[in-house]
Amino acid sequence: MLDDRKLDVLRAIVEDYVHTQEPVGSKALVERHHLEVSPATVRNDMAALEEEGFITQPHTSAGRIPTDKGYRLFVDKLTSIKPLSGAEKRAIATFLQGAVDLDDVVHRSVRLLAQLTQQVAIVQYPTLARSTVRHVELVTLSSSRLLLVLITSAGRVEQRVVELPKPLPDDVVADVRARLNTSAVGQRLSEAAVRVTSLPDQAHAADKAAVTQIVAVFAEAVADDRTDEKVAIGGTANLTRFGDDFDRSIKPLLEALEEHVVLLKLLGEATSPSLVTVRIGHEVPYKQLASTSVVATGYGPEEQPLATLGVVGPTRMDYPGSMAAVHAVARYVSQILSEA
Amino acid sequence: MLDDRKLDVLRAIVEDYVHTQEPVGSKALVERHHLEVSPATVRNDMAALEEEGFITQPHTSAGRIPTDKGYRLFVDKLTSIKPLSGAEKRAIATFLQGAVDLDDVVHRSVRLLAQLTQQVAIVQYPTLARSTVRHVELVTLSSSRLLLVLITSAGRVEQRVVELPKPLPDDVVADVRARLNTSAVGQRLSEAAVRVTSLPDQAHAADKAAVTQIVAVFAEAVADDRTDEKVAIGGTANLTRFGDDFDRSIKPLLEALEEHVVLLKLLGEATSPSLVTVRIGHEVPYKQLASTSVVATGYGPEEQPLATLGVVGPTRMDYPGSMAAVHAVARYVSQILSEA
DNA sequence: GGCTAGCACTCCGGCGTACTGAGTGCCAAC
DNA sequence: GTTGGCACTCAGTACGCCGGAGTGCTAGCC
Repeated sequence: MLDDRKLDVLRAIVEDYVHTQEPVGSKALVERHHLEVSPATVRNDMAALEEEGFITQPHTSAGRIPTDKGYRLFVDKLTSIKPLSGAEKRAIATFLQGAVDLDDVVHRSVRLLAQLTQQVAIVQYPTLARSTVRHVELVTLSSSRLLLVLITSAGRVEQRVVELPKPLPDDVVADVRARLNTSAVGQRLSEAAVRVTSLPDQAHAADKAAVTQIVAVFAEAVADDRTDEKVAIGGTANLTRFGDDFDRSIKPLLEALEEHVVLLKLLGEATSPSLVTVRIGHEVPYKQLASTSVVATGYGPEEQPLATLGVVGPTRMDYPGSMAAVHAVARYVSQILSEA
Repeated sequence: MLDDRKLDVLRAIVEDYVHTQEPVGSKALVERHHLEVSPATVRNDMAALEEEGFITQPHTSAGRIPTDKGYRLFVDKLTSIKPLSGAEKRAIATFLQGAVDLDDVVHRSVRLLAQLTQQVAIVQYPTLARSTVRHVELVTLSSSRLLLVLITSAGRVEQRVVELPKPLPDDVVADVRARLNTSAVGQRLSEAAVRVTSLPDQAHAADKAAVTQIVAVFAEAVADDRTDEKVAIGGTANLTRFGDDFDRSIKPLLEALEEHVVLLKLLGEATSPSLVTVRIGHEVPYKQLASTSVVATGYGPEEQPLATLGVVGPTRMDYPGSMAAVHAVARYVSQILSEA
């Protein structure tokens, strides 16, 4: 049904269309790719491919363009992640090397990804749920207010103000700090939240209310869903390259970029960094984004990825290139975070 | 030369044009605004206004649109910051109330501003240069690596990894931490950097190199220019409302939004929160943004603003409304930060 | 049976022409 | 200084007319 040549034709159509952004005809096809057959033959193959729903024509007497189904086949069967050049790899490494803290890593990654793919890049901050506690700090702001600072293994810093029911002497604060760290450091955040619940009981009766309050704020900071919605975006200027069709492709995407929740849904569950997920057109969970594709993967430890990063662009995108870039950046980011 | 009626005409033209986004003609003008004269008279006035360079016609036999100079006169003389409604004020207050930390305050502000003005909003993070040190923390990562955490008065948290030349015992770390805080807390960051330089001399000879390293990292964190370039952006989706003329108005702005340095230059020096700065078209320091205006102001203490926030949009924007929103948000943010 | 050559057909897109209507500038009158 | 009248200008739109790219189909060829 779909012999090798037909698949070759499909591959050629996808590649040409991605390159020129214009419907591709049978004649141009045999010229650009050295298919050893005549245009007429290609036309027959095209008819078959169209019959199967892999390509379509915008109007009679125009060339063909791939459908979502066509891209899907292309991505699954007709191409592989093309390895980056040595120069590109080095560029990634040096670009990410100088990062000074987590924020810096994330921002550099998003910039890098946008630049490599010439598309819109999204990087989710490491989720708290999968991080462990590195350190907890209590800073006295005033006699009845403390600042609770939580530093996670991935380098994220969360801070919350604690309003104390009554002032706590400095040595008690120091004691609570020590106990907090003993119970929480090295633990998963969710686990840590459970462990610290016993702290109020260990405190002197007079301080119990205050310690309870501290523990409550700690638990709240850890559980706060909003903090898991943190993402960085870059390369929005690349939207301009999407060219025509402002209302259908650019506008909805620009709106989606404002809604971080939507973005996280686009990126999807964090997969293992070695697996790159591709969602094409209608496979994306928002109908306004039906002409948009997402290439994403997880980063962090192989078995336990911390979060997701990826790019979004028009369905007509360079999948092999994007997949390679996403894959490579995820690998380097994982490495850097594991060192830190 | 420019009598009151001519100014009225100019004001009417600006208001109509901002509203309809279309060149406004003499007839429509007398109808919409109840000018008590005939279209012919208005035409004469228009001719005079055009002579003076306040308005122009896109082509012969079209209505008039304001020039940058026209908007300038409008902003300076023909309008005042229109007070927000009570409902709007309350909305701002409640919207910003729930903020949990500085990041949250900034992100909420930028969203709020974008929503109020229906434009692109920019909020600069409090500059380090004008903040004071609230707390310095040293966290042991491994025997030869420390994490230095700096918390400023405005609630910003900066962290840096310190690679020690040789391991430091815990009690020495605690001692250095205490000394760091004693010297630095409450000081301007620049002043603090100077003060801590004497710390290595106070240390035991054996630890001197390590302490020197810590102090160096501290100084670097404080002086790092990049950290002053931090901004949050919101409402990019509102760009779609700029309508036509994608290449001239949207594209360059989208590119500018990628470059935080450019944005900071757009926002300009932080002014007192009670002064709202307006830059119109060519007054903006980038020629690609010649059809863009910026409305900005400082926030933080009146005499010593911490940073800048504002909106950017097409020269054809609702200046009174934008100015009011920027002003109000700056006031509330200042208030919230002073409480924290 | 698959491939190719030829050919008639379709239809987008660019181009020139004509028309419409909003808006102007100017002049003469009030 | 203001107004009514009028001729003029010109963007925008609609219409018709090609040219060209691309197709589908059929008949012939290997």
